[in-house]
Amino acid sequence: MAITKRQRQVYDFIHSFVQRNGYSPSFEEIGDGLGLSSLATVHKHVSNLEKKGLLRRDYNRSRSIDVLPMRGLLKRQTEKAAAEGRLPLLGRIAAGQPIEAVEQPETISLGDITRSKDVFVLQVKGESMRDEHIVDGDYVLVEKVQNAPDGEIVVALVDGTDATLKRIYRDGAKVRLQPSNAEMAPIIVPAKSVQVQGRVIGVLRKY
Amino acid sequence: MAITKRQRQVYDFIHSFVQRNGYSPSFEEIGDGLGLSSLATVHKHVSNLEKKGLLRRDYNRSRSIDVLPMRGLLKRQTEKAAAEGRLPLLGRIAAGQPIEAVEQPETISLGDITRSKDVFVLQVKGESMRDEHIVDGDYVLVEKVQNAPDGEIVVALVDGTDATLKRIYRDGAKVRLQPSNAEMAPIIVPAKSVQVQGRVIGVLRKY
DNA sequence: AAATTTTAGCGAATAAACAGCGAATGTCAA
DNA sequence: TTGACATTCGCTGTTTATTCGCTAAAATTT
Repeated sequence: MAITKRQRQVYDFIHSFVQRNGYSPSFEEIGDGLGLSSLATVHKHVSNLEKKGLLRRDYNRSRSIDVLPMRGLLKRQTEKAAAEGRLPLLGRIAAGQPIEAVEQPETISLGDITRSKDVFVLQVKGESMRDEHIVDGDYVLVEKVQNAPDGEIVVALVDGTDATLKRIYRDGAKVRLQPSNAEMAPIIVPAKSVQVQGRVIGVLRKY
Repeated sequence: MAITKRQRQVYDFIHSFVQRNGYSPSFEEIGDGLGLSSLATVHKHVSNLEKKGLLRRDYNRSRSIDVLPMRGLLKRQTEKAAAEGRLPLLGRIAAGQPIEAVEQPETISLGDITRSKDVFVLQVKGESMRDEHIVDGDYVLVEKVQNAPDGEIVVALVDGTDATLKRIYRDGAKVRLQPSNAEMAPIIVPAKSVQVQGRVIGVLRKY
């Protein structure tokens, strides 16, 4: 009763679709998401997953898929951790120890970064923070604040229109927005035309 | 007992109407809110939602809809967000829009990266992946796998003792572990003394 | 190694459920 | 008794699911 690679992909897609949208995908949407052109294929996958007890749905009813949790199919570590977005932190790499050896794993989650702060996420476009190792496609976690100390990486709105990610430095009535990219020039504008939207407190990258 | 797209919209509309006004909408108001000109349509939607246990109302009574919480079903992303470490994804930076403006934010969480995979986290020590923008102190999310395709970033155990983070390339009986740092030399060892612990699927950084 | 089963995939035809309309009819409370 | 609402009927599209027949690859069994 194991699950195949492809079946897992289907399961994952449906799961994340429901997360995002709050309703289940149509077979066509599943097909699109997985690069399948035939609904028959999707149908078969869904049926198989149903047979394995990972999904439930009503016959002939659109968007009626319920995603059931993977009982037993997952390894222990992720089971309870994944339920709340926590991941086991197994130690430092290059520490010269086999990974398994770590005793009592700590865990880590986004909550550790956000705490009780008011946080939102933006996806980064462009290379203006390259030297900070924040690159195109990364997600930055931003704490909503109106002011930030000199030198912080902030999301700044210039003239109410352009949101940019820069280090901020104040200099009298002027503000310097400094890209962390040696090839790019700083933006220097009057303090009153800059509005700080938040400060960067974390970075998340998916491969 | 899943819900369709349109039903979700109806449910959401009623929910937010009650939030705003403190009393439930008439069928006509629901219709207006959703661009429906026929009350019959509204009636059908409300009946269906009632059947699914998401609403309750008294027969033939005006404005008598009660919105029931979605037990077991999906809450709206934004509500659910806070509860479990999901963060609102407000868009791409440098997109030229004030941040507040976004209507229906998507959300993001570690779960989006991990899905149903078996994942652990390691903290990175050293600068061997600097050119990949993975630096000292970063946390890497690692999917536990035994093999990874050429060119992937993996956690590799050499001779059962040293865990390192490198790109992997196979070359016959040899394996080349390539640091992403121009100043560092690759490690070339016999394939049998290398054990892949996992592949990197994400990066997390705290400031 | 060969045979078999399971998985994965395609396109097309068919059928069911979903979503919608307008109009006539009924009910409730003030 | 009069507004304001709710109910129900018949009818029309659109969306979505089901199924059939067919390949091909991968995994399992003999």
